[in-house]
Amino acid sequence: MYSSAQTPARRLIAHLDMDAFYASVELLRYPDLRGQAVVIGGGRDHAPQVLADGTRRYARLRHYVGRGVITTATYAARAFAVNSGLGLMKAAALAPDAVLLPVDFDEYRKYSRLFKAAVRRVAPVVEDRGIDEIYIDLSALPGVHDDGGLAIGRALKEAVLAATGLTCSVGITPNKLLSKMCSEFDKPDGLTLLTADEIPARIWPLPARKINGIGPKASDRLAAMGIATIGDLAAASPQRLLDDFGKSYGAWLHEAAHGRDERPVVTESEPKSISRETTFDRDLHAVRDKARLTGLLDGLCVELAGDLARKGYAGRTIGIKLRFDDFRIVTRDLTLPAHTMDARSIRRAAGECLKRVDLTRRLRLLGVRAGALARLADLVAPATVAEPPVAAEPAPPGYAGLPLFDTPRP
DNA sequence: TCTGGGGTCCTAGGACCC
DNA sequence: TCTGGGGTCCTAGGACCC
Repeated sequence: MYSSAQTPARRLIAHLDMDAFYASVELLRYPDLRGQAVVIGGGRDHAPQVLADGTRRYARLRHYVGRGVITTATYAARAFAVNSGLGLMKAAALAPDAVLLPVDFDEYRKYSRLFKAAVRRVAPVVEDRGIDEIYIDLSALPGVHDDGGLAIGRALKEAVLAATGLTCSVGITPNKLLSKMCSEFDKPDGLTLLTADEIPARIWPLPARKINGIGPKASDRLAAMGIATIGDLAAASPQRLLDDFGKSYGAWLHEAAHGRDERPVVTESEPKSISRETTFDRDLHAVRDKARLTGLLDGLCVELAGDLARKGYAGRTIGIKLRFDDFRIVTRDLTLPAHTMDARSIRRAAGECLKRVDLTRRLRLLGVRAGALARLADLVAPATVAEPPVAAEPAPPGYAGLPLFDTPRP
């Protein structure tokens, strides 16, 4: 971030978004699939089979059974209205012949590191926004203001392509909010520049939902007020927005509609929570499936402890998350006297949390979370870190049997 | 054939302290 | 004792994002 003395009068912020990232990485591995409808998602049981003659046989969407959703679809697949978030079973009805590949996060993380490193060599002030997108503050780069960022934008795209073989889409505007919208304008392989005076012509006609931060709920409420486009929102009375959406969100809606956003590009941040969750193959009941649920919870706690250890954090607030068969979500958490990264301590706390939940309904998902994180290195008394490195084993004897999922409480 | 997994931030009430 | 105000921590839920 800048000190005020260095803050350039004008900002130029880029948003860079990888095109159909997971799917594009898969196409690097399986170039024979290029141009075909391919979707990524589901479990691990549908990896391509290599036949005796060396050819590959891919799983087809029509054979999928389960509760997975599409993580990413190639542009060819999107032609069938098959998109991220869609259940794979539903997708199969739309595009039965589409190829189905399992997610491989290790591979995507590898390409994520590659493209981010390539970007940093061109422009070092980068904010991570997940595995496949970043913001970049171009303001201080030599000559960037001469052409509104066009040359740098091209250089970024070339650097990413050279480093990964993948295309991306870039928006360059005075702030993050506008850049995020603009990177979508010309996807895939796009480059869009926009200045503040173009907001009425190019931003206001868009649906309000296109603003990053206006989701399905807010968008529905706006629609009910007769506000469909960003222009409608910009024209809405600020007082009305304050009345309907509260001080903070209401004021933000007004600012966002006018394309105003002063948020800095933040290059460093610490995680606030680390969690693990899993959706079951079928809904489970606290009593009838007690053993299975207990085993799953044990496993999640061990995985979470492993994540904490690997990343070098300990948590002081341990929480659970349940999703019932009706999709209702319940969370409970418990703040401990000291930070922990120990699977058994996490498991014990999770067990305490579970006792406070009505477990009459069947469960669909179970999760465990560690919050109030501290870096291991920053913990004053190492003794507060319960057990040193966590056993990577599922459950030591006498541990898996902790009483859990007892009788449902009315 | 309904709807994954990993996050962030905000709100709001109650406890507790000064 | 009463009233009251501010601040922080804890907990639960919800919206939103990738």
